[in-house]
Amino acid sequence: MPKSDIPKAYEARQYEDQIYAAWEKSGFFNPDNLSGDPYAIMMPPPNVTGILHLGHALENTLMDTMARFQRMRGKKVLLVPGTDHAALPTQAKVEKMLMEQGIKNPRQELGREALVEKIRDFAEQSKATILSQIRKMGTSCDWSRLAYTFDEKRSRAVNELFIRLYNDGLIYRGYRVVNWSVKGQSTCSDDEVEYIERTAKLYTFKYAKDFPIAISSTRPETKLGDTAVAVHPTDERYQKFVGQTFIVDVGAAKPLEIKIIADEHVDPQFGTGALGVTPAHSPIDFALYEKQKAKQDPIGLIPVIGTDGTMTEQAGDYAGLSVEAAREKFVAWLRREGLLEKEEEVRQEVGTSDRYGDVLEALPMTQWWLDVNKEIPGRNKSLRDLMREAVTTGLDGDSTQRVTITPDRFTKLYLDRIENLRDWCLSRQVWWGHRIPVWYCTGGKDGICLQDCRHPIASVQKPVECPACHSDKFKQDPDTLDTWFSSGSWTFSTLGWPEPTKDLQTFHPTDWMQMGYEILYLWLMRMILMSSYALGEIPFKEAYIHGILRDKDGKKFSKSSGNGIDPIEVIEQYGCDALRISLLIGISPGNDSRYFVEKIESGRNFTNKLWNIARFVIQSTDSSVILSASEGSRNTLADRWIRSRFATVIQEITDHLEKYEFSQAGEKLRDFTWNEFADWYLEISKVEQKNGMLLQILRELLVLWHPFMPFVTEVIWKQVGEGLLMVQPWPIADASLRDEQAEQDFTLVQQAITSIRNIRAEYKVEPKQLVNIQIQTMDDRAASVLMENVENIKKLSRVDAILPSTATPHNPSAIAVFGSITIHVSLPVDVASEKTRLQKAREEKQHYIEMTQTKLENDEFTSKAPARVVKEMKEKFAQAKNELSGIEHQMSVLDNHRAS
RNA sequence: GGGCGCAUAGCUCAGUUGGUUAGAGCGUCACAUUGACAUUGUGAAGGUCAGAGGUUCGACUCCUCUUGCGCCCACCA
Repeated sequence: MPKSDIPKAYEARQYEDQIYAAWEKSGFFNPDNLSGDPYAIMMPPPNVTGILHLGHALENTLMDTMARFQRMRGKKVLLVPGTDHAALPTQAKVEKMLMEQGIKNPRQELGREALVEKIRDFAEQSKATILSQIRKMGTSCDWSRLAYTFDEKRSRAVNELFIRLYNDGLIYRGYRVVNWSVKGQSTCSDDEVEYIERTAKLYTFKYAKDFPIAISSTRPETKLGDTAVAVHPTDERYQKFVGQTFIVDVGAAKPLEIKIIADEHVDPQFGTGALGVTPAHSPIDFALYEKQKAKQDPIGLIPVIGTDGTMTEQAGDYAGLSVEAAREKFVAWLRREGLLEKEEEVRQEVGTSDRYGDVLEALPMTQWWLDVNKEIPGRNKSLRDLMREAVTTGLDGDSTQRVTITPDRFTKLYLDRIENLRDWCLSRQVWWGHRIPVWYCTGGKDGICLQDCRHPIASVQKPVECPACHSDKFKQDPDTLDTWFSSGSWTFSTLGWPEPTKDLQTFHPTDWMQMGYEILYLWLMRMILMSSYALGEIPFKEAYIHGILRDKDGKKFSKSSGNGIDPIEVIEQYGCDALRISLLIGISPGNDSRYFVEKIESGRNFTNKLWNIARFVIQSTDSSVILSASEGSRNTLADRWIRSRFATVIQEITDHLEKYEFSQAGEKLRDFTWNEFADWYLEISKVEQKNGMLLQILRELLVLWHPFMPFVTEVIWKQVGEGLLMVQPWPIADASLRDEQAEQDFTLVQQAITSIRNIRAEYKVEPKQLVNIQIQTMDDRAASVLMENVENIKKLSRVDAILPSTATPHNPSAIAVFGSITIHVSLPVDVASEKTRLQKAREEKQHYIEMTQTKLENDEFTSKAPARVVKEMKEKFAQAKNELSGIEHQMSVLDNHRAS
């Protein structure tokens, strides 16, 4: 593009797709084409339940920024893209859609195969959308390694992992109370329960007139399945009943046998101090049931609610009723019988299904579980132990196998959770997902093994024969796996595990993982668990936890609030770079951030600023000079200053990025680019006629900006560099360019210019009108610095002439005082208002001087504070005194003038 | 019931081991529009750092308490 043809405004839309295509074509997204130390980031696979939202845009930006930074630093960077089949969530989503289309019960009406087919179609469609969105976001990921949690390779890993865990005895089938979604007809794990607060009625009643103890419940209908009443062992009111069994008839199929038991966990202060125990429909009560069993003092277990949410046959008079109807009927009966003692409103937390939304029922069922407490054969520790070690000592005490979590407070949350970790319910009754690789022998009558072996065989393929009865008839477990089971293996399944691949050897443990805190328990813990178990390695060295992106009012983005924003639309309108920079600036690790258009506009404006900086540099630079740029023809103060500042900035940006301080890195870089390079150095270059230096800084600036704003920088690079910017080396801060003196001197020049502009503005001097100034100072160095920069000062503050400092101004002038310097601006000043202005300035100075003086006179301060601090304070004190005397001197001049 | 986070300019947020006359972006006000950029430039106004104590020579920063908002966890049925 000829220089003169560079458009005035950067139109992102015109370049982004072609730039992305060029990157892809270059092959540099694939680490096989790079050299250096390996650096791997596995992109959290988005669920194929829909399209990406702004939160994903934030994640992509974080990862891509880090990937590009590391690639430019010479790392062999692997960024793996992928998607998650999201078993239950996706099925829930598709079922909902089908129901909206009029298919009342998709599972019944379509059957397993056809429904799975529908879900697959939907999943493929959203997968395609998601992948194109990831491209639009500029993500420099390796498409040749694209993965899907439900593809062949990942299925292989899932099965292998399951079978290993099963054969190690860590996965087992167990009967216990689970969370059951009636709507979803499936279990879910404790981590997928969402608690909501609501009001409920708490009923206090007795089972029968002659029953000695009253109990309370918000779910009286479940009491049809009660088998015990628990009281505190020391509760004098009830001690005498402990051990007795009462027979009561509450309308259940059979009269209930209620045993009075003692348990420490019962709170004597709450309600009546007695707890009606319903082992089948409360996890707590089920625990009591197990405990009693262990104590050889068993109590019964009567399921009165079925999987369809209605009362079972065991509920007798209530069989077939919904729980709500049963409750009503039961309460009416209590009332009629005069058994109801109290009825009160209470606030309570109920668990709901995070995907189906219905209130979960507690039902006793046989499900597959992962045992986190059992010792792993041959390893002398449990999965829980591994999970703990991974974030504390490192696995087996190996500190190189330790996960660092940023910010650190999440480490504590993680550890607290580990201490309370319970077995993980793995099986789901939905059809979309990895089928549990377990087979049951059906050789005998009624599909039961002839020998009644009850030992299912874990295998991907149908087993050849049953070891017990030698039958070859099997059926596979109908259930599927919790979707997090496959996501848990993501960091190594993506690298080819269980094959001993080169990728696995090269890139695992991966280097960096980012995720929102909302999936800390669901995902981070499972990845650590799986990886530690399967590979004996942590999944990643560093985990960066980010907050949730909210809307401008701080509300979560959600479909129900209707506040969703399509990142692709934002990109179309403002450009990907604008979106990226606005998402990064203003965030801090672990904390939520807000999104609003003004931020995007500000990002877009900056993109355009960078574009115009480049436009100016390109237009004002002879391209032939580019290559010999480094030899400075002249080395003015401005040159030394900008190089010194730039050396500092390069170091700061690098440090910030290494510490994942994206926001601070971006802000500092923007400040330098805009407020120092553009506002000062570029302006001075118009006076001093720069060329090489401008280009040199611009080129390095583009490198620094590239991880944040990959597109615009790459477009500009075409004009000023060779090859692709994305693989240019990251600049190394040259400490020898640091020049404290130049920075101090340049500050004087800036102050001179700024204070003249300030006076011009206050006195409303027309911008076109030039003024004369006079500079007075006793400091020879300052004087010579300013004189060296006379032309810059004249041009940037629109000064016509600088008068000799010895001359006495004939007329009162407006003055600016800084350090040892007083600048007089010749203006027809109004003596009174100038005096007011000076008085205000004087007061401020006096106040500061007083404050400083107090400190300096305090022996404790001078003796205890570090010498550096004291020295700085003294310098500032001296300077303030200087400035004050300048102001006072001028005030007296004004007084004299008025007098004369 | 336990735990965590947040509270700094009108708005959104920085502030890195305690030492600045507390910063930025947006917004506001004034002025500027033929040469990089109005998606701009120049200048200005705007904060007793939620409140109260404490530690310290020195606190936005550390400790305690209080208030308000948000989040997570928990077997008060």
